[in-house]
Amino acid sequence: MPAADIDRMFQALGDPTRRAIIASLTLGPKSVSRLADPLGVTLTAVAQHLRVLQDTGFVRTEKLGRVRTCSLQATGFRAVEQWAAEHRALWERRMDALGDLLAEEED
Amino acid sequence: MPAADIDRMFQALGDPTRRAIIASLTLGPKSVSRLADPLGVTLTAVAQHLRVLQDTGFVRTEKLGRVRTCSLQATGFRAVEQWAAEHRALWERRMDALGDLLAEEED
DNA sequence: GGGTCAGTCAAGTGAGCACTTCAGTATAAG
DNA sequence: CTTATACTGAAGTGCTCACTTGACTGACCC
Repeated sequence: MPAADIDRMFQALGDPTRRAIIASLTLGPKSVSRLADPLGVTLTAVAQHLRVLQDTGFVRTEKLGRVRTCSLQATGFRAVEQWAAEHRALWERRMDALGDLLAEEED
Repeated sequence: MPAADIDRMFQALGDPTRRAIIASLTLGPKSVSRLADPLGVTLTAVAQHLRVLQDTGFVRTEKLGRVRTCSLQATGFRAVEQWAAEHRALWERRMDALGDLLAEEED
């Protein structure tokens, strides 16, 4: 996973409206209009956010007739989870190493 | 964990320079100057980033004499990991439900 | 066909933010 | 005491980005 991609993922999650879209989609797939309705923003704005969320692997969309249906995608969440887990692991390893060091000093 | 806090966390991680600071700190604690050196930005810029990373629970800093030493903190990473895991779980539950639904239709 | 509905495209605007410079403070070194 | 170091604070700048408006396309309904 290239660093630039992870950048874009976190940047995508940094926006409140986009996080609201994700939250809304956890309740089930929705059309663009039904996403925009409770958000208090334009249809266009939601469409722009959806593009970002789609490019970063959080959302999948499919157009049938004139309505585009949006749903969540696991890819993005897995990547974020993995990134955080890796960094937490690094941190814990460092903490362990520090513990060992202190233990040695006590000898 | 309030939604506004998570917003700020993801926003914090969205910036390439801040992610570089985190990456640098995984190798061990560093002073502000030693962080700024390879990043190609001003000491002031790094200090500003550190403030953000500290407020969002990714970094811990301590000033001794005239040098401020920075190190990683697990809090932020745990929060991110948890958020992603929760959303992935929600997604998987929905997929399971969908599977059940399809299975029922086959009857 | 006409009319609405769901979404798209292009262009513009405003606010936030990353970053800088410069001046200042406090600690360490000679 | 003088000088260098490590940072801090205030203020300014430029650019990105969220959001809007308005014109448009294509699908469904009567």
